[in-house]
Amino acid sequence: MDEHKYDSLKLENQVCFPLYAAAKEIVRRYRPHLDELDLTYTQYIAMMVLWERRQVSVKELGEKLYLDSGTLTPVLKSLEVKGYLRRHRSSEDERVLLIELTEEGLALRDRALSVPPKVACCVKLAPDEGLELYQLLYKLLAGMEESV
Amino acid sequence: MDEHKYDSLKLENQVCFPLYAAAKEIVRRYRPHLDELDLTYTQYIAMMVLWERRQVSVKELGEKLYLDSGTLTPVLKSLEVKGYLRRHRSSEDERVLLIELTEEGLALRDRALSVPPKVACCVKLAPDEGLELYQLLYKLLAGMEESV
DNA sequence: TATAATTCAATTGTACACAATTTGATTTAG
DNA sequence: CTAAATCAAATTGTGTACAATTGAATTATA
Repeated sequence: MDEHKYDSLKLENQVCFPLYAAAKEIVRRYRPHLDELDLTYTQYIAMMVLWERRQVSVKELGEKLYLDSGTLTPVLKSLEVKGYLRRHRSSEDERVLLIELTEEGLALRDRALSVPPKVACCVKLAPDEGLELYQLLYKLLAGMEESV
Repeated sequence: MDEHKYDSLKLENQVCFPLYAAAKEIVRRYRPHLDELDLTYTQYIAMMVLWERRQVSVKELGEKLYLDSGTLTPVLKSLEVKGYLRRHRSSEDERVLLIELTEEGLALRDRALSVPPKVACCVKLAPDEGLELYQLLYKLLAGMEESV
């Protein structure tokens, strides 16, 4: 009858699959470089937020990183053990846990500067392609936000 | 001195981060629909390969899905328990584990037909943007392949 | 042809990722 | 002013992901 009936279920016709695969592969490229800083990728992006904000609540951090407390709690505890941040309840609202960058955490920023160029060189896209990809990904994210 | 020194460490200047976030968010959009089929996303993409191939080795499956045996072994055992596939050693080479689609696994394909349209409608990209994203992602993947 | 090197899948250990639930604090309603 | 609702983080349980190791099978090589 119709040999195209199942085309929508072919791996090669999915947008989600290359997204899923590319995300995993690029995170894997980070790993050896982050290992030198004793950071995982999740810890690294959490530190990125702190390097820009100095202090954030778990809730704000979760919104920025698209992660919930179930993921963040152990990640942040681990970063606290390494000495890169402090966790303390807000005095204004005891429900809120504030995450604060330490001096060691700030110092780590300089060492982390070597990471982006090392990963960038295995991303074999032209500058305009990289920008286009960046914009499409944020458009995709924004489009999913609105549909709750 | 130079307030742009750390720009490369800003979350908003990463390509990897929206990739990582968008992949997680879109997989999350699959979840409620896949729940109805009692499949996880990883199980779903494994089934996709079987629906096209009927039989594959764990190695071939891993190459297609960018997953290793440490991930696939439990996923495939779970799909075997559900009755969607059979696992047996190749008689030609006992090291190779062949994965074979069952009748139940094939029947699942019809029920899975409802999934792609449900996810597609939360991807708010124009057709040409979706295609552009698709092509850029595969280009990114191909570029990472060659640098081992 | 005996053994060394390689290959494939499974296992182990660590670290997410997230839904669902719990705990404790705060806000809102009646 | 208290009971109910809401909120934030932690906890629990399940399922990936992946590096490293193991063990069995195959291939290459001296």
